[in-house]
Amino acid sequence: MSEIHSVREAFVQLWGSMGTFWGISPTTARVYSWLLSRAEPADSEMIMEGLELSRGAVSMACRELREWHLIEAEKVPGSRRAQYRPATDLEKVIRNIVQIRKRREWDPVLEHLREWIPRLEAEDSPEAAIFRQRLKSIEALVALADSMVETFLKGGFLGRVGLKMLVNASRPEKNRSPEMVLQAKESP
Amino acid sequence: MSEIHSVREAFVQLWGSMGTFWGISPTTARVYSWLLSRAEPADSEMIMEGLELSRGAVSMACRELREWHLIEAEKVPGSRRAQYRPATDLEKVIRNIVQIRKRREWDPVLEHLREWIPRLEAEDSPEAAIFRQRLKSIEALVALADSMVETFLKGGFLGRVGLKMLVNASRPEKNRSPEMVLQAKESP
DNA sequence: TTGAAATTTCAAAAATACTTGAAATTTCAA
DNA sequence: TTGAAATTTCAAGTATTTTTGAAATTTCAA
Repeated sequence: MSEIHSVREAFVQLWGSMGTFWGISPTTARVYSWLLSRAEPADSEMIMEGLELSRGAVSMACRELREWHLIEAEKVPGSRRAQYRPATDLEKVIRNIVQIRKRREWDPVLEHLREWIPRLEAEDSPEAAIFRQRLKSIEALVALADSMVETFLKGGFLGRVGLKMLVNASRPEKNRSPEMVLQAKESP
Repeated sequence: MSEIHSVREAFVQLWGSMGTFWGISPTTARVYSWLLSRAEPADSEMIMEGLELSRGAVSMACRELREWHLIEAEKVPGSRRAQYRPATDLEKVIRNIVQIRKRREWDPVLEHLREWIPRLEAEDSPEAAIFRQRLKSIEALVALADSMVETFLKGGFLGRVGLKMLVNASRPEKNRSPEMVLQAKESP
């Protein structure tokens, strides 16, 4: 088997198993990585064959990927098949995922914490006092993380802080220059 | 039901449902949050009763929590029951989780990427070139994230960068001072 | 318009992850 | 040492999540 096929296979498999980390189902993650591994966009028929998935599974995966803005569906004139093109600006990809997960998972946590703390103020047992103090610690930390994520989402944290940090703090290979890092970023 | 009990119940339930986010099973997360909600450490009997779990489930959960350094088992002289005390320094807790997950989940990704890229260099099709370039983008981004996480793990990123950021960039409540945020951090 | 192609839906099946509980092992007070 | 208490283990059971596939719906070239 040619290198490209075996690397693709390994890449798809790895990405699939990391789906949990991103809060994305394995199949959905595999579809995205498979698209990323190809030069041209693909239609659902090709995805089905390439990954041995059912028609419905591909439809579900593509819908989820569109919701996350990780792919876009393109209409080709003269045909009625949609072509799916993966987003390749990875910083944007990460920003999309972080934004959606923050809204879905973290914003409610902060709301809960802010509701619970005053309720524990009513009770004056030592038990309640300690619990309340711990909830306050959590609230402070979550609020802090929240504002950091917000900053990241608004202003391109990776772009502004990250490169400098990378250059100054860690050089995985001796002769790697900042240019080499930039060069690796695919233009959209 | 008194406020402390209903808040505890809600807190335990919320934490349990967020276990996935941290890569921790629901029951394990519930045990930790239950311990956090109490002033005193508890033994496994008490955890069983408090959360209606089986003996085995509590044992598994406590083992996992100890591996993550989220609780420590204390031996009480004159008894042979272990008392489990939750770690309350939340920044340390987060650092533990991040460190373990990085090592388990992300370090292998970086290794794979660095193995795959040269293999695609052998092939000179346009397809392979594009795929290789995308893998390089990913590698650059993962390496960057990696070094940022490393910085966070080494030097107390939250402490050094976070507070400034919080104060300057976001004030959830008008009359909240930096002191109030600091005050909320429980001393160990 | 028409109708075949394409896509979506969703109940049921499969796969995965979690929890249990009884038995095996370990611990330590007596 | 002894043995009852405490803990751990792990195969089996339960619950949850993910995937399928056939039917319903939508789309659009002709």
